[in-house]
Amino acid sequence: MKSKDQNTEQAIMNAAVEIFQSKGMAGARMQEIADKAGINKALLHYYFRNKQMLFEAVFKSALGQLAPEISKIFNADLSIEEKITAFVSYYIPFVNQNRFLPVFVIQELNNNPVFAEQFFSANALPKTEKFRYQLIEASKIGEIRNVDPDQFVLDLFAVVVFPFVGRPLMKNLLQKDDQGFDDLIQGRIEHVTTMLLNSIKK
Amino acid sequence: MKSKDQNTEQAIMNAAVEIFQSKGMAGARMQEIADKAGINKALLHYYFRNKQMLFEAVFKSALGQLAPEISKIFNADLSIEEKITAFVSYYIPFVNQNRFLPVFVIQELNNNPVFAEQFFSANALPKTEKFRYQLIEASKIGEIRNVDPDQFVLDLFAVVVFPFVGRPLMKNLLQKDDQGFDDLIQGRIEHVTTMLLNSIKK
DNA sequence: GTCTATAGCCAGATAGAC
DNA sequence: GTCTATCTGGCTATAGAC
Repeated sequence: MKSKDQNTEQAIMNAAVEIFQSKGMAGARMQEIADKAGINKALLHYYFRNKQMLFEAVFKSALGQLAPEISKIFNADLSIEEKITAFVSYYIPFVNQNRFLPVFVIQELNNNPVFAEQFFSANALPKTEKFRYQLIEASKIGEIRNVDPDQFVLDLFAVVVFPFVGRPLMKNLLQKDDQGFDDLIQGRIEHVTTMLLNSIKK
Repeated sequence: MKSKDQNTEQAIMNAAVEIFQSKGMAGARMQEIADKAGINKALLHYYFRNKQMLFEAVFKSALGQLAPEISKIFNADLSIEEKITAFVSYYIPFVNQNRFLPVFVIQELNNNPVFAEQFFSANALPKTEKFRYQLIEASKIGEIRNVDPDQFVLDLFAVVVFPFVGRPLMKNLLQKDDQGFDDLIQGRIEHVTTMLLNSIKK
């Protein structure tokens, strides 16, 4: 009774994720996605109508993977230190397993400002106010250094995400080979946790 | 006696920078560049032969703007603290004036790994060893906390560059409008300097 | 649901006049 | 050096058979 084959649809999505995430919307080719999925172009259009819709499905699924855990961590009933630790230890390995994901998201948001605007008015990102509120309260009572919570959240995402986004550049700047850079990533959870906690410690 | 008109060449470069940096190599259109430069497609090819070569000229000029000052700062005869301060105060305003530059560089390096490889074997990035060596020495004599210099350089670039690269995402996550995010950028030099110095202070 | 074949368009590149 | 006109290939998308 089903009008779409679940396996085919899944194969298409997997292929599309791979191609779109490594080449971007503009650089991706429907033919290449079809090849990777083991089908032909016509079937691709049968399932997703056109390139834009396939792209949006991939993009939405990409952000859908990133968002829920952010939300869970920042809104949990945890201390500041616990949240920082949880965020860093969860996200660094996750992004390490999905290396193209953050570049893809960032690239498309920057290249298609109109799409970005529409997307965010339809799909809200997780809220981080609770965590930022905790930071304000803690600095009020002198538990941590006086710090702008918005700046600190920026720092948090920066030190976690940037090494993956800027990998080709930083690999070269630090004169590492792939193995050497992977080693650096391995040590990053501990380094980043320590450095973030130190930066707000009194 | 000249075979190329300097003004035309400059007009093309300016237009190409703008289009390539905002849409990327794959998304850019030669027609759009020609229009913006006030000429036609044929002349574009007369000056730069093909799209790839025009792109490479733009890319090289982009990295050429970023590299020299990094080199100057990190190899200067300055203390660790002075280098951090100089780097942050120079680069945040610079990138703020050239917002598309880092996304463009990062995006193209990630989307074209082969090109990236070739590019870096022909054009070396600035060296940061002197700075990293200073960090090692300073932690040996107990002047600063024990810190992996590679990790610290990663942090340095992360906190400086990421807010521009991840702007559309972070703007949304922090629930800012454009003005609010610009204000955050304004306060960033001071915040980042303090936070980096704190993170290595004993 | 899946395929082959092809329409139709658009973009990069060139020919050739001025 | 700059233009108009055009070729050529490639890519999205659809028509239509099975």
